Amino acid sequence: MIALVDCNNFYASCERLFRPDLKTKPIVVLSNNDGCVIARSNESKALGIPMGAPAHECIKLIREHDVQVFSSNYTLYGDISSRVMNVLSQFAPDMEIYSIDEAFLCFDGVTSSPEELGLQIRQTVMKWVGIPVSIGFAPTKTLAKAANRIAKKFPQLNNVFVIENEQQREKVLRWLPIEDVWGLGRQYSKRMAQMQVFKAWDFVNLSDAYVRKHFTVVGLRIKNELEGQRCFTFEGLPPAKKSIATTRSFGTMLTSLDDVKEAVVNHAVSCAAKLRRQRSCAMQLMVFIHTNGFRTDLPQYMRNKVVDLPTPTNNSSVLAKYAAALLESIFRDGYQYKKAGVVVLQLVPQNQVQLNLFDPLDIVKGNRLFEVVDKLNNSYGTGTVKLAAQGTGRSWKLKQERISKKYTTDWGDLLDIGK
DNA sequence: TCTGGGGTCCTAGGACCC
DNA sequence: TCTGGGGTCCTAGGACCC
Repeated sequence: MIALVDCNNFYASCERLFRPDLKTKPIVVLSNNDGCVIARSNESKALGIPMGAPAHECIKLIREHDVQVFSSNYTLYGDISSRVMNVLSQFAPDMEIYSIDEAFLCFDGVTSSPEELGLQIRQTVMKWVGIPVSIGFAPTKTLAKAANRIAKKFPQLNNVFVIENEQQREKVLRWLPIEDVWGLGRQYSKRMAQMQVFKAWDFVNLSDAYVRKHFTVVGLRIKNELEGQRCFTFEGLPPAKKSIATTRSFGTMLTSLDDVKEAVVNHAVSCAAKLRRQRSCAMQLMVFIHTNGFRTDLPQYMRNKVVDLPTPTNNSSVLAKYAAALLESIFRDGYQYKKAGVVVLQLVPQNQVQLNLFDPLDIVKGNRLFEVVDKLNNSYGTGTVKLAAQGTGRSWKLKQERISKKYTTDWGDLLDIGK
């Protein structure tokens, strides 16, 4: 058996954790720059606020129903997530953290009743962390996803649902809309509809060859998983990332090279820190910039460029230097830029880097320097120690007008229960 | 006025080689 | 009227996920 544990309305639940006064109030959490709705409490869903909707389109509903609005606070969500995962890890011999709010647990060979196990997990996470979760049990990941959806959907199930036998599997597939199958998105669902495939059950009744032809091996694997045959393996340890990116929209549109460069240098420094955290070095670096695609009234420009690095590196100054140079080569005056990003590619483990004899930088010295930088920034907050070129962020910083406190990761923001 | 960010995998097609 | 064939590697683009 595989279980998929998924936190209910995770970001909204995190915001509620330290604001018990909001327990039954509608909550929404916005994306970076306070742009789109990316999480909703059940009350907000009931009001009809759509997922992904631009915030400015929801202003009326928000005002009318006194919806509580939060900027996203990833420091808080990341910390709550690791607490949830920590509790989950105590229940199963093997766990795969799938996303910030989801984990697969492997119960192969475990004989306890899944229903009881599920309820116990749910109660423990609620008691120890305070986050509500839903749990679906099934023989494959894709079916566990489906079971999880049912656990969430029908309140009488207490957020736990198990697919154990053929009859249950058939019943679930006959109910499950095709667009809700894990791995089948909008485009595929549209094509399915043209083929008169509306439920997961219709899909599994197509022939393997037909599915392979129209939906590639990706579709075929999903079909086999729905039939109870495992195609997606269980990843106990997360595989090292193959690329790492830091990309942001600016709070306001930027026109000067200096302002954009400051942002790009900061993104490069952030990529370098992420590389060091995973103990990798990058062999390539890419920078991209673009104007605001929604503003069709303004001239548009988008460009990206990749550079091969002479020696694989995770050194902040080196990556910042290359990023700045790439930016200069693609930047054009006369446009209003909305977004910039840095991506590091072709990652290799740090301890396998072949030193290039002709590289002038003293690599060992650089490594020690940034070990210290990471330690300081981890203890005292990102940005405590910076390169001069990182600047002040005055021009390009995110808009975050409704950010909550770092309740669990900053001494200054600890909840005061003394009064 | 306002529209997120960070990833993975697969395929088709072109370049290149023998 | 004719213009090989097969293999590998790389990249861009499209699909998906949360």
